[in-house]
Amino acid sequence: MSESYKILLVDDEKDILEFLSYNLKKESFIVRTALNGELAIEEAKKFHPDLIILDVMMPEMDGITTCAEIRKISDLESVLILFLTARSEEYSELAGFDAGADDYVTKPIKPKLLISRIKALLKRNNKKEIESNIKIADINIDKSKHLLLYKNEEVHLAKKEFNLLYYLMTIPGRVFTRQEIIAEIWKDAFVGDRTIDVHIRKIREKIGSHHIKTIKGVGYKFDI
Amino acid sequence: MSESYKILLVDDEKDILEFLSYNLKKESFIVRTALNGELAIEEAKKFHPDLIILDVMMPEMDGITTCAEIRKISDLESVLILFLTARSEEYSELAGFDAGADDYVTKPIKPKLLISRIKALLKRNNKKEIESNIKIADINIDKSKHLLLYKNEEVHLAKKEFNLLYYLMTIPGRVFTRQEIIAEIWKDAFVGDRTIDVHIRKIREKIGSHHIKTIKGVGYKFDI
DNA sequence: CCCCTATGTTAAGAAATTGTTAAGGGCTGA
DNA sequence: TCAGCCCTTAACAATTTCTTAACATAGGGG
Repeated sequence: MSESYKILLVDDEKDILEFLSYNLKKESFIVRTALNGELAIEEAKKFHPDLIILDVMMPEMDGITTCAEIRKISDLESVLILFLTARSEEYSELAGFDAGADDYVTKPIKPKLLISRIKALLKRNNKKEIESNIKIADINIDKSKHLLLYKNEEVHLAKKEFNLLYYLMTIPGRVFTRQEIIAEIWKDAFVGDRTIDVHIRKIREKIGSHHIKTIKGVGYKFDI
Repeated sequence: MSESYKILLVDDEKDILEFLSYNLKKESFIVRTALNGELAIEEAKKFHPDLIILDVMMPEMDGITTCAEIRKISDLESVLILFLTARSEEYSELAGFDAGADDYVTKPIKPKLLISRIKALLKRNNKKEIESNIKIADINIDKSKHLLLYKNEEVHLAKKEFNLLYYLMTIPGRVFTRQEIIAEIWKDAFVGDRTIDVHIRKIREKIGSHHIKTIKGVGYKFDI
């Protein structure tokens, strides 16, 4: 693991922050800390961490709420999130996965164990990114670089357009309903479904209209 | 969305196998079991599970060795693997992640927690779709792609036509009354039942009229 | 064979859905 | 601050789909 990954630690207890921070830095991670959920969100926006470690039990905004908020932020929707919680809180874990957690470690924390879990998470995520390139016919898409090649020429797509095209291409031929598309691209934001049409229009303008087919009354699909 | 994921359970204790098997089947997973590592590998080759749950502590071949062996098999290199281990075995967990485990749950096992973890794993990994395809004679229908192949040629059906044909094909040979058809396709909308005839006409225009038979005074049926 | 009813067929207009364009607000970087 | 891009929405156009009505045809029972 030669790259230095960035980790944001969030806990309301300074002692724990220092203890974990020390142990993580020893493993050559780049660490920043936050004392509550709101500060964590602000910090995350600037810091762009690879992983956020969240204590579930915090005053004001708890870890689960914080996690859900983070998932709504467009740059942070795919950041890794790991929860810390007391052993007894089974309920929290269930809710945590729903809120979009990637892993979960119980207190009291054993540093070796935590670091093992962190490395496993980062490793798993790396693999995902490598696999997140899609190449179909004359379209070549590299998600990690946010790059689209059409007939071997670089074409610029705005973020929403890019995510939408990428989503359709994850399963070529399958029809995605507007509901599914909004759930995936806009998460739980409220947006009129005609907005999708406009984005589709713009994508077609850039890569031609033969790939993206409209199934009237159903949705859109990517076809070869 | 009736997911039927396949899970292979591996443990040397029959009690645990039965206990977990019961709980997983209740969640509508398809479960098979194996009593040791060697049997697990054999079973995995045939069964092609989506997830393997491995006990770390087993006589002869332990979970970690089994996991490493499984990862070497070409069809199984990307199967999900989850370890079960006693709380004290921190060492095992570290070695487990190295051997290619995807997650880790400590004994004693809480079924709700385990299932939550399993679902999180499958969700994270999930890109393949459960397809509801029907293939009869020269008709080939793929609902998730909203695609109809007639004699291996793509034929376009409008939404109502598609749903109607799909409905008739769910039980070939059975007669569906107009009432049933309206209830299924139009839900609670008010529509004259002559409308069905027109849609049937259009379907016959596209796939020929020999498949869809009229039972005078009763309804329509799809026949081979 | 005739009558009656159910279904086949066609075309037209209504309804629904999507395509297209442009305007305006928000955000970002020079 | 301002220019420029991104996103969303609204308005109108274009297209497809759906429904209905009207007439044609078939088929069973008397």
